[in-house]
Amino acid sequence: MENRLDSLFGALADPTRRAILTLLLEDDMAVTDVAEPFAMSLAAISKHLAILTRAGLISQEKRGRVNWCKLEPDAMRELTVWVQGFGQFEPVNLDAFERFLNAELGDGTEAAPEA
Amino acid sequence: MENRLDSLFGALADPTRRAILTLLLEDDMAVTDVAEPFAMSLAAISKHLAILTRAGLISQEKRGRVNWCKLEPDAMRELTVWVQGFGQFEPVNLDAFERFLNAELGDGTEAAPEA
DNA sequence: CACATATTCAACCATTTGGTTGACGATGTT
DNA sequence: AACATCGTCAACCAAATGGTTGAATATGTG
Repeated sequence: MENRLDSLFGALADPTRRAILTLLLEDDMAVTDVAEPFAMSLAAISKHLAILTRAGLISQEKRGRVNWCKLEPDAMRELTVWVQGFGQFEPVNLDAFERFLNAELGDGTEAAPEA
Repeated sequence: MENRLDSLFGALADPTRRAILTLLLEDDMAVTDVAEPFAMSLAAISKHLAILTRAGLISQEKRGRVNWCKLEPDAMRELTVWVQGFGQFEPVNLDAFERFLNAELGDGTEAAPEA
């Protein structure tokens, strides 16, 4: 019985999978293109993508013979909620609060991630 | 070469370890007392605690023959930073904002998440 | 000293994980 | 029809993970 947090944290525990998520921040991508920067087989990447999908961190939609991968930010939000469940027992965390404000209340033009 | 996020997420991927962290929210505890609620050997818990320590999520300090375990909230903060690195590229998220406020500014009496 | 308590260590085991390769089923292209 | 491309499947493998037990090591206590 694997619960939601198990698969979420488990998916994020692998550096290849985190790198894939970072790639997908830029744009939706086909499986082959996701695989391109990595020094491992397409099949391996395909498995990683399946794990990310099971965790709800991405979704995959097949159009023609191309399987498009798309980031699902809602899953990340679940994480935030859990993590902040711990934060709330610290003295009010003003640093995190400030970062949150900067992130959420920015100018909204959604500039590219920089790097 | 295991990086910081690998060990952080890896440590959090196990439900027993998350439950231990929840226990430690209440108070610092001796290894034996941490182990008490779990249906597994003391040695197993001792290993889990070592993993949490390596991830920086807790610290252990030996006083006499008892090894005291203490939550280290800074590690959780690292996580928040990483997670919010993704969140900041979403369209402004008022739901999350509201939850953040509740979590940060709540009265702190609510129970810990995921027993 | 003799004994109990707290914790880790070491060896072992089953299962999961992360990777490989080669074959395969779809879907596009010429 | 013939071929190429996209992606998954299946079988396999080595290494890591999560657990066990029993012995060992400190450290308290009568």
